Amino acid sequence: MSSRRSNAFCTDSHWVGRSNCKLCHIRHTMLFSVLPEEDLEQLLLPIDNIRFDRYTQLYDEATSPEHVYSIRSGWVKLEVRRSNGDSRITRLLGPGDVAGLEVILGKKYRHSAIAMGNVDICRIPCSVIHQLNGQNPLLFKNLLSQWEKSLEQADFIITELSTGTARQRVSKLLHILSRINKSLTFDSMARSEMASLLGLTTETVSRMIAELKRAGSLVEKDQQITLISLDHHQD
Amino acid sequence: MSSRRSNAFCTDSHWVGRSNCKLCHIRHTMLFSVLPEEDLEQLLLPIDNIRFDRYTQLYDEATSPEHVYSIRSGWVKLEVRRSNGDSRITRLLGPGDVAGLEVILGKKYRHSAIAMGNVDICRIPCSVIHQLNGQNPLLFKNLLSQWEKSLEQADFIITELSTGTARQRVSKLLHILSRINKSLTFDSMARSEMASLLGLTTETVSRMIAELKRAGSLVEKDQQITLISLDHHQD
DNA sequence: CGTATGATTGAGTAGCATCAATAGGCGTGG
DNA sequence: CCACGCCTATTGATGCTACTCAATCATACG
Repeated sequence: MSSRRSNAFCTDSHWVGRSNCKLCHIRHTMLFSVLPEEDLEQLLLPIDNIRFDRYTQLYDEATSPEHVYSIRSGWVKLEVRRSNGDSRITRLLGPGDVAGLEVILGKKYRHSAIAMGNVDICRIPCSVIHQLNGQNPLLFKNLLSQWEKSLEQADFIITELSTGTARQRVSKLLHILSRINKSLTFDSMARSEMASLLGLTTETVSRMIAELKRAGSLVEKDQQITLISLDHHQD
Repeated sequence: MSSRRSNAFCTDSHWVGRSNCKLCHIRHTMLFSVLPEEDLEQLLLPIDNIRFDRYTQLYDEATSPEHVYSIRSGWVKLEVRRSNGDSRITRLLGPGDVAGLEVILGKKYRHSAIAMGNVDICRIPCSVIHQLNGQNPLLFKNLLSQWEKSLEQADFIITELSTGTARQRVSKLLHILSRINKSLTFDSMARSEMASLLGLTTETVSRMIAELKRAGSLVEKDQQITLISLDHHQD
């Protein structure tokens, strides 16, 4: 469960360009969706568009706390290193979510943020948030919603993914991944990542999934999982 | 782990009066600490001061979502009922904390909020928050801080209180209770409440604490726990 | 084709849940 | 004041669950 990087993948980040929010085709779902264009034009500092490859770190606790990261596509995990060395995932962030909110309040990053696949983000300087703060109350409501969304997810991880038998937790996670992806077929997470999210070991997760496969409840092919008949009354 | 009430205690709530924020002796620590007095004077709706006895419910998921609860003294637990019938505590809120933030965003309550001891709160109508919203940017920062505080605690519950052996979790919880109360001696929670917070059974928690008592690491007397030498390398 | 990484499977064990019985604390009513 | 009932905490016995350690398999990549 350590955070060692796979060297079987590129682990790099690329500056794509300065973001042009006006032209962003998913602007209506993003943090700045509520802002009028003229506000976007007079920003003091640039919003950069950056691509991160799988397993690249966006930031960790030691990174200078200057930016929030608005995710355009892909998934990012937030994890916390525990005293005994291994880490636990406390959040999965996807398109429209914002990572690193705590720095807006002048705090340090509380997690390591790591790209789970290829990720496309807009990196927004905190000062931009502060600049726009007073001007636009809707942005604030948007920020509050981001926080609340995170809190909902954290509560869910506590009540559903960290409670009950291994079988229940794994089933629940698979259902959620399916719902998030709006499809019965979705990219699989690494077993170790599931384990870190569920508070189980890699082996236990593997056993549970193998069990579901044998029971005909799911199929896995090309790193993709398809749910077949995971009943909602999984014991 | 059901929510049945003890009948050995009064379980009632008492309206104390309309809150007078100007005279509140702990105003500087509360949600409205940043507001000038003139703002407080022209509120459209009353802020009520209410006292809840132990095990009284402030609200639950079915309660009409109209108020947030700013805690003046005492402790409130937020818990979620799980499908199998028992519940899990996802948050402990104390003086200065605000329960029910989600209703500000127009959502329903996501928890049952229950007084853990006698609790003194100010019940603030959401519309008051909305009314003051645009006027005072500092209030917003205060609200963001409340959300972030909750999120920090949720992350902590995931990484420290829901992970590791029963012994580790119980030790960690006792340390936190000590730190929260700024004293090695503090009011004990019921074993079942600790269990619900830690994702363990009442019996296991009892065994762990009994073990600590026998090891001379803590003393319990009159519902109060005193930590003696709970080393930080408790495994 | 060899190597590295992740997934699977097995065997053995520790830890926690479960079921059950007992003890202690507190309030109530005789 | 004491006895009783209720509730919580404790302790024991037992079995299952998930962890640990270890070996093997599968897959991707050079």
